[in-house]
Amino acid sequence: MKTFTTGEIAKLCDVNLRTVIRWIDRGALVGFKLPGRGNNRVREEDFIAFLHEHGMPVPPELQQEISKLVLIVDDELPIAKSIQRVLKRAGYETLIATDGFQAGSQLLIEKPVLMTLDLSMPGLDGFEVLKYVRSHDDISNLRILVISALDEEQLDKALANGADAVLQKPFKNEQLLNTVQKLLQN
Amino acid sequence: MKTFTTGEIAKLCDVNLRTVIRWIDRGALVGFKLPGRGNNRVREEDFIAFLHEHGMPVPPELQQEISKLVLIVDDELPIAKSIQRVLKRAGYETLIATDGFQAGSQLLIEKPVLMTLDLSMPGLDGFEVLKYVRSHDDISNLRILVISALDEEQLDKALANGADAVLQKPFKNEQLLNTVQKLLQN
DNA sequence: GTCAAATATGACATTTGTGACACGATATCT
DNA sequence: AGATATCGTGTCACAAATGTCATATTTGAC
Repeated sequence: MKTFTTGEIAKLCDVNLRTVIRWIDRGALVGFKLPGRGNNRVREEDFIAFLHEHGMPVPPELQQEISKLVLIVDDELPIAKSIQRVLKRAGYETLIATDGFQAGSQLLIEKPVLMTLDLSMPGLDGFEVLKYVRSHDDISNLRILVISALDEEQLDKALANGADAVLQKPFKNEQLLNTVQKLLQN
Repeated sequence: MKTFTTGEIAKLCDVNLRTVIRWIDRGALVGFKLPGRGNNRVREEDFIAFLHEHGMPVPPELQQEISKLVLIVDDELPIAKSIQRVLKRAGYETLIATDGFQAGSQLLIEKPVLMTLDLSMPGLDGFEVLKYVRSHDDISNLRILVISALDEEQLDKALANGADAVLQKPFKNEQLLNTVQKLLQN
């Protein structure tokens, strides 16, 4: 759990240390005290919340770095690997999940920015995954690229259920890369 | 009885090791010394009491699970519901996952204390789930009760792979409840 | 046993909390 | 408008707490 001292916050906010202490005493900034003389510590999340609440600029070193991690969900490992190759070559970090359990857990642990999702996996209803992701706030900003050999009707249904893009198998590497890049350029 | 070294506490409090030793010397934090050179150890309860006493945040990994949440993983909804009925009647909170994705995500979001796991689910290798849970520190204290209609050999393999208990189908409600209670009584 | 990693210790450097006071901005009153 | 209070912030000095570093010793893993 990362914490900040008053001095660090003072520097980050370009303000006097004395002032930071007053913020904490006044309750504007949430912190806690060490046992000794009562030196203050502020948890990172509380500090960031404070910055946002007051419309203050967030120092770049505190912005959580935007990962380029892509989670590839496909039960056919060869296909997953081929997707991985294309994306890796383009500079993306990648991760493969070959079953639903892996997909679900990796999604929450690794927090990828994009997931490629095979619609027809054994024991896993892709539409349920879409619904699930879209209804959970903490991951709902995940981009989802549905990849499937199913007909257009199913792909349209995927789009209607929250997929950000679809790609029909078979596809060219170039198509894949283009789609991914388009999805990630906000 | 779990104890902490000064280094561990230093990390948990985001403070210097030297400072932790001073807290102990000063008596602010209750600890005891090993015979050798007097290396310090702090009992978990003393540490938590210390944190509370000084209004310091308690790291999430130390908050004792007060929840009695049980995650029921089974693709056959009727079976899952029947398990749910038994456990609910006994006062447990319950949650059902009918596919691997749900299981994986619920596991990390809801942090149940116990999971009942059907070994033979389509598209999900139960042994992989066991391995996965046991190799991830943040959830490795999860109790896993494997429920399956497979033969004893498979059940033994499950135990060897990290299951805390197994139950062969069909089973009586009483057996289920006994096993769950035994797993959760410490 | 052997060896790497963690820990205690002292001396010293740095940071922090506190009180008192000054300064500027804003609001309030006459 | 002008005078005056009020509030937030900056400055300074000092004492106390915390951090740093090097080194010897202990733990713990293999």
